[in-house]
Amino acid sequence: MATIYQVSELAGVSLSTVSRVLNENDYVSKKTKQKVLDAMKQLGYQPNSIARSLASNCSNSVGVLVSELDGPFFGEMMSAIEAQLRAAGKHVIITPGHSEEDKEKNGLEFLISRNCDAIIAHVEAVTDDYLVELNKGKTPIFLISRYVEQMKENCISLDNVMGGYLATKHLLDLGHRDITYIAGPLFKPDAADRLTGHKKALNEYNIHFDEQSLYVGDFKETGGYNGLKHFFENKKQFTAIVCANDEMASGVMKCAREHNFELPKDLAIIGFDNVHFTSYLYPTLTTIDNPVEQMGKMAANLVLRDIYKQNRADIEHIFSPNLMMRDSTPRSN
Amino acid sequence: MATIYQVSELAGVSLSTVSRVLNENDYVSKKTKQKVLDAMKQLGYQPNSIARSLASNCSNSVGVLVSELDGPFFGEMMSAIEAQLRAAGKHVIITPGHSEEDKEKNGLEFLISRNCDAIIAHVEAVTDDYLVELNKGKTPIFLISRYVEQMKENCISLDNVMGGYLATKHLLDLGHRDITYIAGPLFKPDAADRLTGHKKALNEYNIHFDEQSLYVGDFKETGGYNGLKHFFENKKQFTAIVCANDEMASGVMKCAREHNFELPKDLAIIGFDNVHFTSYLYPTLTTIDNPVEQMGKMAANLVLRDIYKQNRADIEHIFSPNLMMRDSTPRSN
DNA sequence: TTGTAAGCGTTATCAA
DNA sequence: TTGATAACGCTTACAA
Repeated sequence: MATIYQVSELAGVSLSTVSRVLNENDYVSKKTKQKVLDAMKQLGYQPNSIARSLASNCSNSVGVLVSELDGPFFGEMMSAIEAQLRAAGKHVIITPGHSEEDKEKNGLEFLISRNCDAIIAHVEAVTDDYLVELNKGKTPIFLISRYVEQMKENCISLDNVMGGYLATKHLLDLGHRDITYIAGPLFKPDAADRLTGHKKALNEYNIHFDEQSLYVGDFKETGGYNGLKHFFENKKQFTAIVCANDEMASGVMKCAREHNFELPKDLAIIGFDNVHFTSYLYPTLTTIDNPVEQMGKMAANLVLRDIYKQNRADIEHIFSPNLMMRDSTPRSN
Repeated sequence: MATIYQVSELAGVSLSTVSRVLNENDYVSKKTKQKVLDAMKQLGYQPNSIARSLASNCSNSVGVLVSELDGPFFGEMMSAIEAQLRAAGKHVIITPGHSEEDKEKNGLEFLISRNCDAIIAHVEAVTDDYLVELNKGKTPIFLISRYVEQMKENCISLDNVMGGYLATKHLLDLGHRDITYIAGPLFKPDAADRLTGHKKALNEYNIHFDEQSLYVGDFKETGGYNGLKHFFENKKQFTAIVCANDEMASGVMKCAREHNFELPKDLAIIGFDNVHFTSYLYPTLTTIDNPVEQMGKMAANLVLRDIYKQNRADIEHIFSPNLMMRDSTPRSN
């Protein structure tokens, strides 16, 4: 690999001059610049970003921590963040946190030690205090899909309470009164908030929230599958079910079908997130649209503005979910 | 951020000694080691991996290039690679190639300039020659789900021809004779090979391959949706359809349903890849199992063996696909 | 077992 | 507009 030094020799200029053309510094004559460019081309020179990063203390890369590398939700999130950042010439270093405190801390530390200029994190297990503290360090932390009061300027979040509310209200408006709920792991803020919204809607309709109607799942298909099975085993009577995310809703569909339910007729099902595949399920899934892509883009813009000093109009910190009405939620009969 | 220098001062030892304990070099007395460890703790020292990487020319990180950051197939691939590598204390830098030549090259160059010790790439648009050439450079390239003869020792691939063959043969065995095919973009080796397998199966049954029965999709849901629509518009008669991946199969399902098909009765559908969601579709999708997770793990092991000199038993270079029989492919009537 | 000092490939500060 | 030269934080011969 050619270095800046060899380029400078071939071009007959000094190291600094080569560095200048590399950094598009204007104080280089056209002639010299061309000489350097030619030398670079001839040697197939590729700047070593590690060295640049060490010397400049700026890596042009932002760390991204997501819970999982697979799964439709995080896929859309990563993809949106990456696209926006790449368009601005920044790179992304992605690492998974697996929703476990140790692993999240680990991932965050990795990104910091990698000299990321900033971090966009979707963390679920780590405490607010830890984040506030970490954010005081050399690497600014931005949170996506999480709200922490003391660093709210660095947060892009979704009104999950509202989302949970909308989902349940939709079912109530359709005439359903016996509604079960499959939550995500309640230590996760998203999951807890959505459940709060659910209760709020019930409350508005003067319906008592019954612990028997709650099952805590894992945000995966199996969580939904097992949840519905659980309700069946407990001989719960209900006409509608709210799932705290779409994967669980699709697990519910599978289980319902295995119990010879005809869908959507025999059970109204609503999901949450509106991930891509929901419109390909049968019946198409009614769900709450979670604008992850917009949020990812916004988080990237926030970093671009605050860290890279680019002009970005109108940062929006809190997003609102919307009801996506499809076929899985029939009126109660 | 504390540096190794400050640690050395506080511990009253030299830089090299600190470096030694950092690298778990044995030539350090227990006592000194403890002093250093204490100092590190007190200062909250975090090694700067950029600097380490520059000095040692080893980053303990491997670059991963996948076509997309979202989508179930790549999710599973990334996740498997990352998990295996992380278990060995290595980190992963992921970047997308978007199946475009420029972007793939770009991503590859980024990973190289980032001092990755090796690269695991799922590339589709770049030529074999380019890869062979690139692999001669400082960063070894390993290919996943692609076979290049001149660097076959660095390839982990799937027998896609066999996969395509199995899919179509399954339908033929069920009595279907009018079979359409929705391919992926044919410049992608995977897509081309699967189609070859399809033709081979037809040939074995003395069925003429008809260009009218082929639609080239995009490996996304819309590709399947549009493909089926295309066949309908051309008044094609057929009882079964092969899709070159699962996303397209789910698009086909959606389109069929919109045309009032009753599934699986009115149309046999088979997919390819066996991504996670296929067993949550309705009807559950018969498909060809693509062992991406195993392949990802194997690619990681290959890197661990060749680059990090770890003992890894039995590297398997070529994987075989398997038929996953489910409910979407009824017998022809 | 420990320390000294020369890199690693850049950027950045001066001075020219 | 250009060039020396000292960082950046660490590893790694080589010496002690």
